[in-house]
Amino acid sequence: MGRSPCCDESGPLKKGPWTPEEDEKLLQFIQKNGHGSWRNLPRLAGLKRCGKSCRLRWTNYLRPDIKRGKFSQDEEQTILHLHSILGNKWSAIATHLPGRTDNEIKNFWNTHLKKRLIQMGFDPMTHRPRTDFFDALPQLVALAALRGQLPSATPQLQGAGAAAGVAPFLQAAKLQYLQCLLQSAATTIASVSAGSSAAVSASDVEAALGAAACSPQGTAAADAAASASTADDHQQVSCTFSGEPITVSDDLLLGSGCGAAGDLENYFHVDSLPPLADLSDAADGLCSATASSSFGGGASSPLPWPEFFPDDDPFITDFL
DNA sequence: AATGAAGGCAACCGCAGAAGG
DNA sequence: GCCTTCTGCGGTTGCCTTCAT
Repeated sequence: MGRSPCCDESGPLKKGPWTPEEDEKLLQFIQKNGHGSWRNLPRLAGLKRCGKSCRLRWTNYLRPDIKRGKFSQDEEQTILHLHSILGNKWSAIATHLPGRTDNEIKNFWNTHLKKRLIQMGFDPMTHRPRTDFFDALPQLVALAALRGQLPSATPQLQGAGAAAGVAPFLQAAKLQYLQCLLQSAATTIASVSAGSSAAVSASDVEAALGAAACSPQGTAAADAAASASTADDHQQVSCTFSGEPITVSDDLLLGSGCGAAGDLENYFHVDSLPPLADLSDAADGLCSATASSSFGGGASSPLPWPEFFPDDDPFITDFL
């Protein structure tokens, strides 16, 4: 099955970084003539590059509508959300982010978002809690215990908080949080193995994406489509803090476009932790937390992680 | 100040599918 | 229907910059 290489033209072709002169040539040629056939373009434009290289340079760098610079929070959320639905379909994701290229999004994902999800214990491909989370559990627990015992471990607690004896509260909260994650992971595994994931048709996803692309959050319509498969699964996420259950209904989980994550985040935020009735039990650490959530039904279910784990959330950063 | 490690990004490579003869 | 060519996509690599020691 021979397919001739695209760059078999006579003479040595240049590789590597583009010079400003080459950029100028390419830009001027395309502005004047359009790109037409990429294969012939280098010759016509007087460039010693292969057509593929020219196309890449144009689409990823020279195109006038390219938006450069840091990704905004909205863009970040959109990427995470679309990735949870589409996977590594960078070009498809890019179509919903005007001015961003697939390459740029891919790089951003690989260098930032993917790492962040992994750090948080989530599988970047499925956006679910990682099943190998259990492997890391002993280390996490040991770390949490160690940090709880070190007076200097959490600088932000050394002010008013530490003096007031808040550390044990946090310690207990962290362990309970860990427990909730474990529970949800276990439930997820169970629901997957039970074959509960329902298929969301491609057309549903596309329809949802079409609508989602226009909203700044970019989530509501896609949430609706993705969660449609789980509409019948009335779930509750509940965590017990020293015997007092906190329940989040599916109205919160599915209804707002913000979803469970954001609401849970509120529950677990340091400032809004529910009262811990018995702190002496904190050392035992063993919350009677019960959590159940399928985190959406199918593999295509979106999860708004950024709202769940904001970068600057002191609880999360401290926990990690 | 020097050096090595890590991060970030641009560019390349190879494959798959569409288009055309 | 088959073959070739071209384009687009996703994965990967390699270089440059920044950070840590």
